[in-house]
Amino acid sequence: MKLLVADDHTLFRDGLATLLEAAGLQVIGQVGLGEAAVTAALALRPDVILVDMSMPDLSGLEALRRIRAAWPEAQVVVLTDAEDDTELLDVVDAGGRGYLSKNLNAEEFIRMLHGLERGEAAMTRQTTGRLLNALSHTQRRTTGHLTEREVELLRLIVEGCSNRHIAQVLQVSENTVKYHIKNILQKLAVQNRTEAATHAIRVGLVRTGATPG
Amino acid sequence: MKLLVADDHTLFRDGLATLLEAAGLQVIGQVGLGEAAVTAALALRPDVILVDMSMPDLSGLEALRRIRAAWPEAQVVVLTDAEDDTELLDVVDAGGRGYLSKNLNAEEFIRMLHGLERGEAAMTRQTTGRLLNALSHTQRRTTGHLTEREVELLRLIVEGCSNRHIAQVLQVSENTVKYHIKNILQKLAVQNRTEAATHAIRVGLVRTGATPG
DNA sequence: GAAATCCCCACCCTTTCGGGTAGGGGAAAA
DNA sequence: TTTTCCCCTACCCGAAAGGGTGGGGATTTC
Repeated sequence: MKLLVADDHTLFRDGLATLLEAAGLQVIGQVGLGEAAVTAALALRPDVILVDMSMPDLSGLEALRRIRAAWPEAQVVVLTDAEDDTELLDVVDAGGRGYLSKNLNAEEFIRMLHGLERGEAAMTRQTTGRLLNALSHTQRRTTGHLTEREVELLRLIVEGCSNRHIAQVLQVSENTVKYHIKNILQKLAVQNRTEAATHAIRVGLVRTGATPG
Repeated sequence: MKLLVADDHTLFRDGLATLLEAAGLQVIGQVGLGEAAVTAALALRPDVILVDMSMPDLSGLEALRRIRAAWPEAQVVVLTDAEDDTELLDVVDAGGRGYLSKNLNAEEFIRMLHGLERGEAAMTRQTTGRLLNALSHTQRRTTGHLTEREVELLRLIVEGCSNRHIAQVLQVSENTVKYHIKNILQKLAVQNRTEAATHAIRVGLVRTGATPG
């Protein structure tokens, strides 16, 4: 099993590599930056890529996304200092094969990695539990599940329209507007319309519009 | 003095050209579209470029912008059917040297154009008055005038933070947050925080952050 | 010293949002 | 034919936002 290790802390990286080699796993590359991780992953095509969540240039999450964008079969496991449900969801959404705390003990860690060969997720049962939880009631942030009508509303929200104005534009009651917005906020798992708007722009749910003046 | 005339109405254009020639001004080019105006301006390098505000493909304003982007010293005068304060501000922001109504009488018009050679603005005193007015209380929409603190607030607004949360983060009272936001909305000439947020992203006032999944 | 500018805070008020509950109606899928 | 999903609506409520006035304090500039 050939591994690539990406972590900005040299000491941790070396230690991890030594540990992996001792366990009979082959570390074919080590990098300290996110960009380098992407490059190395695509060049070396390791069986498993271990990326640290926090790297100076690119988050592990972003590295994961870029690697999978160019190589969808890549098996990427994200390592994190402190587990975070939002991060976890992001990693899962991005197609990560695992999300492991750095506090994990060595044997369990190695066992997780071997499990990957059998299609298992590199994730503790505790983490999985939290994932299920998060999945169940912050149902899918990404995009998708918005209906056409909701996207239509979202565009107007991005424009900074008030509920009343939206109601006029769409020729419905203000109550209906509120109804839709409630659903939008829930689906996008955001707190308010402003967050919905910026989220929509960030993920490209709406085009940023031509207001370059 | 060499002039370029850009207007989509042939009759008006011809009439204007005749009038200018009769006054001893040299019309070295006539075009009927905004794109053509830009091209001709850059090719012919006239002393003054007269552009109609409303043209089918490109507004006179947009033509002005493109011409000055490629040739910053260009002297562009915008002709308009009905004067509009917002338009006026836009023209001034874009570096226009004048903003004239088509209702102006010929002598005054010619006098304005000659004034350009002495560095005068091609604008009636009435229009100038309205400009001062507009400048004073819709102070600069573009971006700039936000203070550091305000930009800091704006970033948090973009993140979707509530006033209370912003107050906590910045260690100030919620009243202070409102105070700043009020100023931000005024300076950006937007109606609410959501519009401020999307505007900020559009004009690059804040980085969109790394959540491009 | 006076004038600007910026940051901070308070009180008050109205409007807007967000969210909950509780429906009706239509269209498509099971 | 139920069920499901989407869209629409109403009413109510508390919280948040927006905006106005008024003021204090600090710094810089003229």
